[in-house]
Amino acid sequence: MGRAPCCEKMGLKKGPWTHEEDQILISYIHKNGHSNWRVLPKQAGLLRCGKSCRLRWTNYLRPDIKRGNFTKEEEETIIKLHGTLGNRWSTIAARLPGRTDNEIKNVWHTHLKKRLENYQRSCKLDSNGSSHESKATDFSTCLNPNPGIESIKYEPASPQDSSSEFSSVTDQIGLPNNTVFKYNDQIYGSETLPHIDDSFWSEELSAKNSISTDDLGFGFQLSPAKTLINTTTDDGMDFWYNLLVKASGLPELPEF
DNA sequence: AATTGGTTCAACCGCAAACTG
DNA sequence: TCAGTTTGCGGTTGAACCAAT
Repeated sequence: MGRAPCCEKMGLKKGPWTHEEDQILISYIHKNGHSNWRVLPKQAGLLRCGKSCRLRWTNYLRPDIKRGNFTKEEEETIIKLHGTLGNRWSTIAARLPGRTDNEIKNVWHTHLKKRLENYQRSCKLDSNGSSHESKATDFSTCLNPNPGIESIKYEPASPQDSSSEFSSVTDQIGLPNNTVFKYNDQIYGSETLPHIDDSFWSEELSAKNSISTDDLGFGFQLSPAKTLINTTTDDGMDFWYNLLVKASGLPELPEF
């Protein structure tokens, strides 16, 4: 079976939504919900395809959408998450209540990306006056107050890779097989990790209050340090990032 | 006032994953 | 298990807007 004909070929409308169309869609969804986007426009009396209705609702009309400019905190969160997750906009959006993936994608491409590029450029000039390539080859290196750790990269685990789903936090921290970071000029992956022993958990965590379950944000139990971390989930990756920031001095984000 | 070039962001497109019978 | 259908996602586009000339 081939691709369904596009909206125009079916005589459906495209382009910007009118206020009347918005009202029809809102009132229909309030009464009936949106269990099936394909039949929704027909039942609601809209000359739009289901896909267009879904997009309009999720990106603009949903009652829980936050309007207005992004706060500094939101921008920092985006930068931080983008550093670990890459272009996984919907995942990033899930951490920013009221913001949509589309909105975050736009703000990244129109504001944040350029700021980072400018910052990186200025770092290169600062760190090496020569015209040759400097040591600061990526943003995280540029920012890093601790030159030990240069970067952390996360690539989603393959669906088949179920063996790495959980890692034990006992005397060593596990990472997904395809996560790497550089520490003191050495590349670490899931096999070779900086050793973080129990003293970190008991002293660093509780005494210095440098990290807490609140910081981690999703209710992992850290004491005793026997909790399992699901490193294939986004929450798990959040855990990793927060943990490594606290434990090893990953880069803080710059002031803009 | 008209033109031009850059920016923003809502909306679309196409692909892939998830779902269903 | 599989084919068809629906949904979700990320990349891209283009109209609207704005500032500079």
